[in-house]
Amino acid sequence: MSKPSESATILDVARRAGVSRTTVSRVLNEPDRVSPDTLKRVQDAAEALNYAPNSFARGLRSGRTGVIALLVGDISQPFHGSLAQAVAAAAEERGLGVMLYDLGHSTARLESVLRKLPRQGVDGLIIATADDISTAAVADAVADARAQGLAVVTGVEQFGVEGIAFVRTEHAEAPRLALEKLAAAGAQRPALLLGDKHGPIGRQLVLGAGEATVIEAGYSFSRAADAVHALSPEHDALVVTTIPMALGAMSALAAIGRQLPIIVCEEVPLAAHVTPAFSTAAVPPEETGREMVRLMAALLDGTQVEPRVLRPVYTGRESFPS
Amino acid sequence: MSKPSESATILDVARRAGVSRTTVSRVLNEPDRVSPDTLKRVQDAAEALNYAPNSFARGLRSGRTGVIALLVGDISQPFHGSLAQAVAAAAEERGLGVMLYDLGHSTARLESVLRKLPRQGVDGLIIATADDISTAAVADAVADARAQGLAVVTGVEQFGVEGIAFVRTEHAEAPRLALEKLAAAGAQRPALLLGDKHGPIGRQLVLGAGEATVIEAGYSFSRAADAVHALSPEHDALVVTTIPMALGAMSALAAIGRQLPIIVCEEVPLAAHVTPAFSTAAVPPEETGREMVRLMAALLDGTQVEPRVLRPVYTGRESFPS
DNA sequence: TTGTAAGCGTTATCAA
DNA sequence: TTGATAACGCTTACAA
Repeated sequence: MSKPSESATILDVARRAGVSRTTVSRVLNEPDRVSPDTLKRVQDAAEALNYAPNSFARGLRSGRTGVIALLVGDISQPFHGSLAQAVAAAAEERGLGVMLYDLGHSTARLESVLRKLPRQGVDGLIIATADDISTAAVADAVADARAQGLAVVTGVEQFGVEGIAFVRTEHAEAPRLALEKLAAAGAQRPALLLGDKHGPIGRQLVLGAGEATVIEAGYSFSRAADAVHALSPEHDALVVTTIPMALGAMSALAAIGRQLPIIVCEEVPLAAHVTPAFSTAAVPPEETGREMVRLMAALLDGTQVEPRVLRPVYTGRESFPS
Repeated sequence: MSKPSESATILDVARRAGVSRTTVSRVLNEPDRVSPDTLKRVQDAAEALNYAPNSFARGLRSGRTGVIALLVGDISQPFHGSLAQAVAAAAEERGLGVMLYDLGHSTARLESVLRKLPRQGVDGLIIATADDISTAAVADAVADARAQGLAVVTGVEQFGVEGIAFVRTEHAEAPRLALEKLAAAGAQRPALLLGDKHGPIGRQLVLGAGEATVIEAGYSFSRAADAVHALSPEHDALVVTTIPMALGAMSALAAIGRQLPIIVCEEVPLAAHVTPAFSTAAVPPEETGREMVRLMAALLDGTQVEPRVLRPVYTGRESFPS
């Protein structure tokens, strides 16, 4: 409709409403401190001019940008996509923008991103990769980012660094839940197929393994497929960490004409879409994403948040119809 | 290592190098116009102070941010994830940051994002959804964004709006290629399962349908599954637009104990990971993403680019072993 | 080749 | 409850 080719500034609004810039600024930032009368006049003027504050000027003055960085292991993978979606949605609810950084699972790249982030104009960063990233170089880069005033949130407890928030998830509960279901259905020798045993998540998953055989397979489709080829024949059920790994396992099993009950520790739309659909024992990415943003928001405005613990839930589907 | 808790400003550098701010600024922006001697002195000072220009101040002054917005239909879907990955990588190569906006396939949301984007501090935006978005309201919002100086790139020709760049893809070639392969292998009655017939891409796909029966199914897993249930029994092969749709089709077929050769018009890692792996006839998302950024970069620095046309390629896998 | 000085649009401090 | 005014850190005429 109306289209001012050049965008209106706070001064334009002030003039139109017959007040000072200060008042306009107040209407935007602390509406309570302004009389209802002027409030309305200013709001009308702003609306009429289609005014929106210039984010640079605001950032320059306040040191805050309303933008956070999301560092993700590999956005082409279903889980990370769902997570990014959740983060973006939750961030938007709080008026935060999200800058996307894909790490391609590389620690070196993570470090270089961390190094330049403080100058990119973001208020904070979310490190959403599950990879084991606790190298000295990365820890140092994170500490630096913190020192430069950036808020840091991770998806899992990662560094010894003070002052970074992380999502608390009962990861061990996922395999435990899955194995329980399998046992109840009569499985005798379940195997737990892990990406890694020693990463921040892997360590926790091992705790939920119980009697099950633990196999470390790497996080990729093909590594998981290889691991399944080497699986001894007496195993009669599988719990697998990620969807790509589970697909690799399925594919390897199909190749040798075998079929096993499978439960996956990752809940994404895709899980329900493959054939057979995967049963899952997992925390939905929406929850994790939402929690990350909640922690970030708290860090940003110095609020206290009570710790919240995320628990995996079981969803039964065809791959293991319990 | 070194960590100045507060970051150094241009003035700090100037003082340390014994020059004026102007000179420091010049060293950064037009190094040629400064004597080799001062150049070095300033650079040393900048290095010593670990100086990096404040992006707000710079943006406020110059109006440019080095950040582009990526608007994507649904980042939780494999194709969009791969595309985002490609865009992020290509953007980074050119020193551009990427802000992520997930549209959830909603036109209303697209419009609201477009409306506020001009004030979010981005230089341009890439609209990467394949949905039909040519409503009057959206077109108006896009025109507005253009008028406010934003560069606009779309994944497919979308609006009548002047001055927006778009990726040229021979979409019709994908079904054509697929149907050709199927015919060569003896398929008599192939069906082409489309998300929509009248959207910007759907229209093109129809052109490549040839003799095949065209079925409009909607873009989701379940809609595609429904469509397949209604498929008449004489059809003996399927060409499907997207992976989620193909999974829906597979699932519906499996449910009635049928199996058909399938070729999908979307090439993502997942295609190779499902069982049976999908043969595809498609332009890899990396190419599309790269091209989008190429167009964006050209728009941003006013360069001319020769139009480049993307062509689908065929990749044979288990779902149709040709 | 270098420096002076005037903004860019906003918010924060003070005073009215 | 409001307003004048001074920053924030940088770029860019215009001068020297």
